[in-house]
Amino acid sequence: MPSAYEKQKAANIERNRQLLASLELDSATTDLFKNKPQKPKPTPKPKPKKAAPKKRKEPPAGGDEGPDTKAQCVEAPADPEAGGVRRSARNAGKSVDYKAEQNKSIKTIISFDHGRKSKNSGELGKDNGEPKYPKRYGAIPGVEVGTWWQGRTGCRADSIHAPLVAGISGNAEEGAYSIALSGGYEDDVDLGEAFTYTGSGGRDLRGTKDKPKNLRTAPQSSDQTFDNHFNAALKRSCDNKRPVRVIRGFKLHSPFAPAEGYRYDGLYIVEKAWREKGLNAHGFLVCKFALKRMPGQPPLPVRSDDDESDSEDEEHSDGVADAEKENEAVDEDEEENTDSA
DNA sequence: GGGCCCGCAGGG
DNA sequence: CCCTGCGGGCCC
Repeated sequence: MPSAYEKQKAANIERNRQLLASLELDSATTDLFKNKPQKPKPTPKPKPKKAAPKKRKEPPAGGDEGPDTKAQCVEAPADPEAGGVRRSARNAGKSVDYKAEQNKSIKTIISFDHGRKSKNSGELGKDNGEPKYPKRYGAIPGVEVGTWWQGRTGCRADSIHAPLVAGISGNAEEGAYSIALSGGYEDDVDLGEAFTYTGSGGRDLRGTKDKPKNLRTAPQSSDQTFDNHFNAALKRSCDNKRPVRVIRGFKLHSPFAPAEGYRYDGLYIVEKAWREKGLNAHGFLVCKFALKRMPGQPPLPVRSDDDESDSEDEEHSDGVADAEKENEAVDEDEEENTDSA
Protein backbone atom coordinates (compact mmCIF):
# COMPACT_ATOMS: atom_id res chain seq x y z
CA MET A 1 0.00 0.00 0.00
CA PRO A 2 1.56 3.21 -1.12
CA SER A 3 1.89 5.96 1.37
CA ALA A 4 0.36 9.36 0.85
CA TYR A 5 3.73 10.59 -0.20
CA GLU A 6 4.06 7.90 -2.80
CA LYS A 7 0.61 8.61 -4.13
CA GLN A 8 1.35 12.28 -4.38
CA LYS A 9 4.59 11.52 -6.08
CA ALA A 10 2.92 9.26 -8.60
CA ALA A 11 0.29 11.88 -9.30
CA ASN A 12 2.88 14.58 -9.81
CA ILE A 13 4.93 12.40 -12.05
CA GLU A 14 1.93 11.50 -14.13
CA ARG A 15 1.02 15.14 -14.49
CA ASN A 16 4.53 16.00 -15.60
CA ARG A 17 4.66 13.08 -17.95
CA GLN A 18 1.48 14.10 -19.66
CA LEU A 19 2.75 17.58 -20.08
CA LEU A 20 5.87 16.29 -21.73
CA ALA A 21 3.74 14.17 -24.01
CA SER A 22 1.82 17.21 -25.09
CA LEU A 23 5.06 18.93 -25.88
CA GLU A 24 6.01 16.13 -28.15
CA LEU A 25 2.75 16.45 -30.02
CA ASP A 26 2.71 20.09 -30.79
CA SER A 27 6.37 20.34 -31.65
CA ALA A 28 7.55 19.65 -35.13
CA THR A 29 10.91 18.34 -34.13
CA THR A 30 9.96 14.91 -32.98
CA ASP A 31 11.95 12.80 -35.36
CA LEU A 32 14.76 12.13 -33.03
CA PHE A 33 12.44 11.65 -30.16
CA LYS A 34 10.13 9.14 -31.68
CA ASN A 35 13.03 7.08 -32.79
CA LYS A 36 13.93 6.18 -29.34
CA PRO A 37 11.12 4.97 -27.17
CA GLN A 38 8.69 2.49 -28.54
CA LYS A 39 10.97 0.80 -30.95
CA PRO A 40 9.77 -2.78 -30.87
CA LYS A 41 13.24 -3.96 -31.56
CA PRO A 42 13.16 -7.68 -30.87
CA THR A 43 16.88 -7.82 -30.49
CA PRO A 44 17.73 -10.34 -27.82
CA LYS A 45 20.05 -8.06 -26.02
CA PRO A 46 23.50 -9.56 -26.09
CA LYS A 47 23.97 -8.55 -22.54
CA PRO A 48 27.29 -6.80 -22.78
CA LYS A 49 28.14 -6.55 -19.15
CA LYS A 50 31.55 -5.15 -19.76
CA ALA A 51 33.41 -7.54 -17.56
CA ALA A 52 32.94 -5.38 -14.55
CA PRO A 53 36.36 -4.82 -13.14
CA LYS A 54 36.76 -5.78 -9.57
CA LYS A 55 37.38 -2.69 -7.62
CA ARG A 56 39.82 -4.48 -5.45
CA LYS A 57 42.77 -4.31 -7.74
CA GLU A 58 43.80 -0.94 -6.54
CA PRO A 59 47.03 0.26 -7.97
CA PRO A 60 49.49 1.92 -5.66
CA ALA A 61 48.17 5.40 -5.78
CA GLY A 62 51.33 6.75 -4.34
CA GLY A 63 53.22 7.61 -7.45
CA ASP A 64 53.45 5.22 -10.35
CA GLU A 65 50.34 3.74 -11.76
CA GLY A 66 52.46 1.36 -13.69
CA PRO A 67 49.95 -1.37 -14.37
CA ASP A 68 47.87 0.25 -17.03
CA THR A 69 47.84 -2.83 -19.09
CA LYS A 70 44.20 -2.55 -19.67
CA ALA A 71 41.95 -2.10 -22.56
CA GLN A 72 40.04 0.17 -20.26
CA CYS A 73 42.53 2.94 -20.31
CA VAL A 74 40.49 4.76 -22.86
CA GLU A 75 42.01 7.83 -21.48
CA ALA A 76 44.58 8.59 -18.92
CA PRO A 77 42.76 8.85 -15.63
CA ALA A 78 45.82 8.91 -13.49
CA ASP A 79 46.95 12.42 -13.03
CA PRO A 80 50.59 12.05 -12.31
CA GLU A 81 50.94 14.87 -9.90
CA ALA A 82 47.96 13.96 -7.85
CA GLY A 83 49.55 12.18 -5.02
CA GLY A 84 46.71 10.96 -2.98
CA VAL A 85 44.86 14.16 -2.45
CA ARG A 86 42.60 15.25 -5.18
CA ARG A 87 39.47 17.06 -4.56
CA SER A 88 39.43 18.91 -1.39
CA ALA A 89 41.91 21.22 0.11
CA ARG A 90 40.52 20.19 3.39
CA ASN A 91 41.91 16.75 2.90
CA ALA A 92 45.40 18.03 2.49
CA GLY A 93 47.69 15.99 4.57
CA LYS A 94 45.13 13.41 5.42
CA SER A 95 45.35 9.87 4.38
CA VAL A 96 42.35 9.65 2.23
CA ASP A 97 42.13 6.92 -0.32
CA TYR A 98 40.39 7.71 -3.51
CA LYS A 99 41.77 4.65 -5.13
CA ALA A 100 38.58 2.74 -5.24
CA GLU A 101 36.84 5.78 -6.47
CA GLN A 102 39.22 6.12 -9.33
CA ASN A 103 38.51 2.61 -10.37
CA LYS A 104 34.84 3.24 -10.34
CA SER A 105 35.44 6.18 -12.57
CA ILE A 106 37.18 4.02 -15.05
CA LYS A 107 34.29 1.65 -15.13
CA THR A 108 31.96 4.48 -15.77
CA ILE A 109 33.95 5.77 -18.64
CA ILE A 110 33.91 2.53 -20.51
CA SER A 111 30.29 1.92 -19.77
CA PHE A 112 28.96 4.26 -22.36
CA ASP A 113 29.95 4.49 -25.92
CA HIS A 114 30.19 7.97 -27.22
CA GLY A 115 31.11 9.64 -24.01
CA ARG A 116 34.35 11.50 -23.64
CA LYS A 117 36.03 12.39 -20.46
CA SER A 118 37.26 15.85 -20.04
CA LYS A 119 40.76 16.37 -18.88
CA ASN A 120 39.34 18.56 -16.19
CA SER A 121 38.47 15.99 -13.65
CA GLY A 122 37.94 18.75 -11.19
CA GLU A 123 40.65 19.06 -8.69
CA LEU A 124 40.31 22.35 -6.99
CA GLY A 125 38.74 24.54 -9.54
CA LYS A 126 41.01 27.36 -8.63
CA ASP A 127 44.24 27.19 -10.48
CA ASN A 128 43.17 25.21 -13.46
CA GLY A 129 39.48 25.74 -13.14
CA GLU A 130 38.88 29.10 -14.68
CA PRO A 131 36.11 28.79 -17.21
CA LYS A 132 37.10 29.99 -20.63
CA TYR A 133 33.58 31.07 -21.42
CA PRO A 134 32.04 32.30 -18.20
CA LYS A 135 28.83 33.66 -19.63
CA ARG A 136 28.04 32.02 -22.86
CA TYR A 137 24.85 30.62 -24.29
CA GLY A 138 24.64 27.46 -26.29
CA ALA A 139 27.44 25.07 -27.11
CA ILE A 140 30.92 25.53 -25.72
CA PRO A 141 33.67 25.27 -28.32
CA GLY A 142 35.67 22.13 -27.85
CA VAL A 143 33.28 20.43 -25.47
CA GLU A 144 31.39 17.59 -27.06
CA VAL A 145 28.02 16.31 -26.05
CA GLY A 146 28.66 13.37 -23.80
CA THR A 147 31.66 14.81 -22.02
CA TRP A 148 31.94 13.46 -18.50
CA TRP A 149 33.37 14.86 -15.30
CA GLN A 150 33.86 13.42 -11.90
CA GLY A 151 32.45 16.43 -10.12
CA ARG A 152 30.96 19.83 -10.54
CA THR A 153 34.31 21.58 -10.52
CA GLY A 154 35.10 19.91 -13.80
CA CYS A 155 31.83 21.09 -15.31
CA ARG A 156 32.71 24.55 -14.21
CA ALA A 157 36.26 24.39 -15.53
CA ASP A 158 34.96 23.53 -19.00
CA SER A 159 32.39 26.33 -18.92
CA ILE A 160 29.50 23.93 -19.17
CA HIS A 161 27.95 24.68 -15.81
CA ALA A 162 29.66 27.26 -13.67
CA PRO A 163 28.01 27.04 -10.25
CA LEU A 164 29.41 24.47 -7.91
CA VAL A 165 26.24 23.95 -5.99
CA ALA A 166 23.36 25.71 -7.66
CA GLY A 167 21.41 23.84 -10.29
CA ILE A 168 20.65 26.83 -12.49
CA SER A 169 23.11 29.26 -14.00
CA GLY A 170 22.04 32.43 -15.74
CA ASN A 171 20.36 35.75 -15.23
CA ALA A 172 16.89 37.11 -15.49
CA GLU A 173 17.66 39.42 -18.40
CA GLU A 174 19.00 36.96 -20.91
CA GLY A 175 18.00 33.60 -19.56
CA ALA A 176 19.71 30.50 -18.23
CA TYR A 177 23.06 29.33 -19.47
CA SER A 178 22.82 25.87 -18.08
CA ILE A 179 21.15 23.64 -15.55
CA ALA A 180 22.11 20.51 -13.66
CA LEU A 181 19.82 17.53 -13.18
CA SER A 182 20.82 15.96 -9.93
CA GLY A 183 17.68 14.42 -8.61
CA GLY A 184 16.94 17.13 -6.12
CA TYR A 185 13.23 16.80 -6.73
CA GLU A 186 11.75 13.39 -7.01
CA ASP A 187 8.69 14.29 -8.99
CA ASP A 188 10.67 15.56 -11.93
CA VAL A 189 10.25 13.36 -14.98
CA ASP A 190 13.15 12.57 -17.26
CA LEU A 191 12.41 11.09 -20.65
CA GLY A 192 15.83 11.86 -21.97
CA GLU A 193 14.77 13.91 -24.96
CA ALA A 194 12.52 15.93 -22.70
CA PHE A 195 12.20 16.41 -18.98
CA THR A 196 10.59 18.48 -16.30
CA TYR A 197 12.68 20.46 -13.85
CA THR A 198 11.94 22.09 -10.54
CA GLY A 199 13.16 25.57 -9.74
CA SER A 200 14.99 26.97 -6.76
CA GLY A 201 13.95 28.61 -3.55
CA GLY A 202 11.26 28.05 -0.99
CA ARG A 203 13.64 26.33 1.34
CA ASP A 204 14.87 27.58 4.63
CA LEU A 205 18.57 27.25 4.30
CA ARG A 206 19.65 29.30 7.24
CA GLY A 207 17.86 27.67 10.08
CA THR A 208 17.14 29.97 12.93
CA LYS A 209 19.08 33.13 13.35
CA ASP A 210 20.39 32.03 16.65
CA LYS A 211 21.42 28.67 15.39
CA PRO A 212 22.18 29.01 11.71
CA LYS A 213 22.45 25.66 10.14
CA ASN A 214 23.59 27.18 6.94
CA LEU A 215 22.57 24.21 4.90
CA ARG A 216 22.82 24.18 1.16
CA THR A 217 19.62 22.27 0.80
CA ALA A 218 16.64 21.92 3.07
CA PRO A 219 13.01 20.82 2.88
CA GLN A 220 10.52 23.14 1.22
CA SER A 221 9.16 25.57 3.71
CA SER A 222 7.42 28.06 1.46
CA ASP A 223 6.25 28.57 -2.09
CA GLN A 224 8.73 29.01 -4.86
CA THR A 225 8.21 32.07 -7.01
CA PHE A 226 9.53 33.43 -10.26
CA ASP A 227 11.06 36.26 -8.31
CA ASN A 228 13.84 33.89 -7.51
CA HIS A 229 16.66 34.79 -9.83
CA PHE A 230 17.30 31.30 -11.01
CA ASN A 231 13.66 30.67 -11.71
CA ALA A 232 13.42 34.00 -13.47
CA ALA A 233 16.34 33.03 -15.66
CA LEU A 234 14.69 29.83 -16.79
CA LYS A 235 11.43 31.60 -17.34
CA ARG A 236 13.19 34.07 -19.55
CA SER A 237 14.72 31.21 -21.48
CA CYS A 238 11.22 29.94 -22.01
CA ASP A 239 10.33 33.26 -23.59
CA ASN A 240 13.34 33.81 -25.78
CA LYS A 241 13.92 30.16 -26.62
CA ARG A 242 17.63 30.35 -26.16
CA PRO A 243 19.30 26.97 -25.84
CA VAL A 244 20.18 25.81 -22.34
CA ARG A 245 23.04 23.45 -21.64
CA VAL A 246 22.06 20.43 -19.60
CA ILE A 247 24.17 18.18 -17.43
CA ARG A 248 22.90 15.05 -15.75
CA GLY A 249 24.35 13.92 -12.46
CA PHE A 250 24.64 10.56 -10.80
CA LYS A 251 22.05 11.41 -8.20
CA LEU A 252 19.34 11.75 -10.78
CA HIS A 253 16.77 8.97 -10.68
CA SER A 254 16.56 8.23 -14.33
CA PRO A 255 17.75 5.68 -16.86
CA PHE A 256 19.57 8.57 -18.45
CA ALA A 257 21.58 9.46 -15.39
CA PRO A 258 25.27 8.62 -15.41
CA ALA A 259 26.32 5.97 -12.95
CA GLU A 260 28.76 8.41 -11.50
CA GLY A 261 29.83 11.98 -11.96
CA TYR A 262 28.26 14.44 -14.36
CA ARG A 263 27.70 14.32 -18.09
CA TYR A 264 26.99 17.06 -20.60
CA ASP A 265 23.92 16.07 -22.56
CA GLY A 266 23.69 18.94 -24.99
CA LEU A 267 21.24 21.74 -25.62
CA TYR A 268 17.61 21.94 -24.63
CA ILE A 269 14.88 24.51 -25.09
CA VAL A 270 12.61 25.57 -22.25
CA GLU A 271 9.17 24.91 -23.67
CA LYS A 272 7.04 25.75 -20.69
CA ALA A 273 7.21 27.36 -17.28
CA TRP A 274 4.50 27.06 -14.67
CA ARG A 275 3.83 26.49 -11.01
CA GLU A 276 2.30 23.50 -9.36
CA LYS A 277 1.98 21.86 -6.03
CA GLY A 278 5.30 20.27 -5.29
CA LEU A 279 6.16 17.03 -3.62
CA ASN A 280 6.57 18.22 -0.08
CA ALA A 281 4.90 17.83 3.21
CA HIS A 282 2.73 20.91 3.05
CA GLY A 283 2.12 21.13 -0.63
CA PHE A 284 4.06 24.30 -1.26
CA LEU A 285 4.09 25.52 -4.81
CA VAL A 286 7.19 25.00 -6.87
CA CYS A 287 8.25 26.48 -10.18
CA LYS A 288 8.41 23.88 -12.88
CA PHE A 289 9.91 23.89 -16.32
CA ALA A 290 9.60 21.55 -19.26
CA LEU A 291 12.63 21.25 -21.49
CA LYS A 292 12.98 19.56 -24.82
CA ARG A 293 16.17 18.50 -26.48
CA MET A 294 17.19 20.20 -29.66
CA PRO A 295 17.36 17.87 -32.68
CA GLY A 296 20.52 16.74 -34.36
CA GLN A 297 22.50 15.83 -31.26
CA PRO A 298 24.11 12.52 -30.38
CA PRO A 299 21.76 10.04 -28.73
CA LEU A 300 21.79 9.86 -24.97
CA PRO A 301 23.42 6.93 -23.27
CA VAL A 302 21.02 4.72 -21.38
CA ARG A 303 21.80 2.97 -18.20
CA SER A 304 21.85 -0.70 -18.93
CA ASP A 305 22.56 -2.34 -15.63
CA ASP A 306 20.21 -0.98 -13.07
CA ASP A 307 17.41 1.35 -13.75
CA GLU A 308 15.48 2.41 -10.76
CA SER A 309 13.47 4.93 -12.73
CA ASP A 310 9.80 4.78 -12.05
CA SER A 311 8.68 1.49 -13.31
CA GLU A 312 5.56 0.74 -15.21
CA ASP A 313 6.34 0.40 -18.85
CA GLU A 314 9.81 1.50 -19.60
CA GLU A 315 11.44 -1.43 -21.16
CA HIS A 316 13.78 1.42 -21.67
CA SER A 317 14.99 0.23 -25.02
CA ASP A 318 17.58 -1.98 -23.58
CA GLY A 319 19.58 -2.35 -26.71
CA VAL A 320 20.04 1.29 -27.36
CA ALA A 321 23.24 1.83 -25.51
CA ASP A 322 25.11 -0.77 -27.44
CA ALA A 323 23.12 -0.65 -30.60
CA GLU A 324 24.58 2.64 -31.48
CA LYS A 325 27.12 1.79 -34.03
CA GLU A 326 28.65 5.14 -34.13
CA ASN A 327 30.48 4.65 -30.95
CA GLU A 328 33.98 4.65 -32.34
CA ALA A 329 35.56 5.61 -29.52
CA VAL A 330 38.25 5.01 -27.37
CA ASP A 331 39.28 8.55 -27.21
CA GLU A 332 42.90 8.76 -26.69
CA ASP A 333 42.92 12.45 -26.93
CA GLU A 334 44.26 13.62 -23.65
CA GLU A 335 47.35 15.39 -24.52
CA GLU A 336 48.91 14.38 -21.31
CA ASN A 337 48.53 17.55 -19.43
CA THR A 338 48.43 21.09 -20.56
CA ASP A 339 48.23 22.81 -17.30
CA SER A 340 51.79 23.63 -16.74
CA ALA A 341 52.08 24.88 -13.25
C1' DG B 1 22.86 4.76 5.99
C1' DG B 2 21.62 9.96 7.59
C1' DG B 3 22.86 14.51 9.61
C1' DC B 4 25.47 18.42 9.52
C1' DC B 5 28.62 21.90 8.18
C1' DC B 6 32.08 23.73 4.98
C1' DG B 7 34.15 26.85 1.13
C1' DC B 8 32.99 28.49 -3.03
C1' DA B 9 30.99 31.18 -7.03
C1' DG B 10 27.62 34.27 -8.85
C1' DG B 11 24.06 37.67 -8.91
C1' DG B 12 21.69 41.78 -6.48
C1' DC C 1 28.61 43.88 0.90
C1' DC C 2 24.64 40.87 1.20
C1' DC C 3 22.18 36.73 -0.13
C1' DT C 4 21.54 32.07 -2.12
C1' DG C 5 22.43 27.17 -3.87
C1' DC C 6 20.06 19.71 -7.16
C1' DG C 7 28.29 19.59 -3.60
C1' DG C 8 30.70 17.17 -1.15
C1' DG C 9 33.26 15.59 2.78
C1' DC C 10 33.09 14.16 7.41
C1' DC C 11 31.27 12.41 11.49
C1' DC C 12 27.99 9.68 13.67
